[in-house]
Amino acid sequence: MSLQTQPYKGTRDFYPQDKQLQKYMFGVLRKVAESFGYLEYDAPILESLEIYQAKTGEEIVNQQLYTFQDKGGRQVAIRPEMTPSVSRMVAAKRQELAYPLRWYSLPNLWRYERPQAGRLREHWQLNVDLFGVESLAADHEIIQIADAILQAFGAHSNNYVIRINSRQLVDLYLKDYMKLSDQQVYQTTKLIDRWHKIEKAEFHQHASEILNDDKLYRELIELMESKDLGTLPTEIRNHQSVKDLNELMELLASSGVKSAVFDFSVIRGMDYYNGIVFEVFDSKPENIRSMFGGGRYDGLVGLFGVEPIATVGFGMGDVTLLRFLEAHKLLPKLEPETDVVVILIGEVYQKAQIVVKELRGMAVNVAVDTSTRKLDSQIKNAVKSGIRYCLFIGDEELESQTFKLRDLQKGEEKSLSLEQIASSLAVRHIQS
RNA sequence: GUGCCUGUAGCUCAGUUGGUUAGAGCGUCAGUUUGUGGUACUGAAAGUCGAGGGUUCAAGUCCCUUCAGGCACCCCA
Repeated sequence: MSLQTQPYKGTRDFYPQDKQLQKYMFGVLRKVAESFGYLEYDAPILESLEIYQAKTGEEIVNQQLYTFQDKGGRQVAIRPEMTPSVSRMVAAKRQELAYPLRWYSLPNLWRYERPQAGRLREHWQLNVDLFGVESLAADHEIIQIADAILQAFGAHSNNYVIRINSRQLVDLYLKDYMKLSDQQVYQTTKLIDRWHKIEKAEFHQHASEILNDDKLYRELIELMESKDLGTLPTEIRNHQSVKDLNELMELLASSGVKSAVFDFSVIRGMDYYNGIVFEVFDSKPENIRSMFGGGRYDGLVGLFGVEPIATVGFGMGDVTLLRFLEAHKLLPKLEPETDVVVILIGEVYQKAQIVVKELRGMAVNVAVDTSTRKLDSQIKNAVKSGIRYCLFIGDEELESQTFKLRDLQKGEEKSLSLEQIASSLAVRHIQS
């Protein structure tokens, strides 16, 4: 039996082309995060199992977490998300860090489940978190960053929708206003979460069964359809969470975030969210699933035995982002990092080294074709690899110190000195 | 974890109601007199038909099991 060449289930190999694309994407993410003053951090891919048990539901820990016991008998988990790790790091230095604390990271994360469109077992996720700001300025800034990222990739505001809700409002509405039982709250929450995934008739049917009250049922439907805070019942319209949402929407509008809407269907699964929550959706109807999201989770740092810290953040996965960029044709054509392939003519391998080394010294990325195959084969190979230029080096060139630089895209060939070659290729680096 | 669909050359796929030695296009490699590519022509390599078992004189084709992939559910970090 021979070994499989496939990568492990639900994972991807990054061939140079894929890796280059990832580098491009991460580059944009880093640039935007840093433009808001965020600093990059990282943490180990392994964490003790208990930091996930402390904060999440049973199912996630039992079924969707990679866990094992190490040789010292410790229960270990491969991180499924970054939030507990960063909370741990902040808690560890709670007293000495300067707030507001703006941090981001690009961790690879693992979850054990059956892969499907846009969801794999390993993915990479931009995490952006703002610690120590209780006011709405934090929620506003985080959503601004999410918006700025999509804009930085060239997306238009109508390519995506940022749906915003408040956990406090959901609680208020279901418990205080509707006066539902715990069981009803749970069922209704799950149903609301599925609003965009199921047919209206199905939603209506389930809602009327759970609520068993015609007035409440119709009000809920109206609230979800309206996407307007003004449709909230007058009894709760002056509650703080509603004021917050109104103010947030106004802040976003005045800072040029055009894609944001209030949407009562946004819940998010994790229990640790305690304030504003948001999710970003592709406006293309064939990509119905949430792309990414986040919100406020003020209680998480406090789980590590220190005074809690107000926190707002979000996570954006590379798989869903890539799907979005592909669907909207927002991926640029990337040229190989290698600038030029040297094609040797005759027995000049050794003599050419001086020239090649000099070019590299002038910041040109040079690969030498060592195959000694016929010239046309070498040229074909260079074309296939996507490299823009090839440089011919033979006895004549070494004698005259002028070399033929061939532009493989245009088919033009020029005889140039090394300095001329280096400066014409340096232009490419500046442009890119 | 549950359900549906799919596995034939590196890739995309043909392959009749089971019937000789499993095909095509693209790609790869080589050549068309070795200092110049994308075209053309010639030739070559390349498949345990996902794997294992069964039915049959005979299985790529039918049955069972299993593995892998895709999609949906569950869940969503």
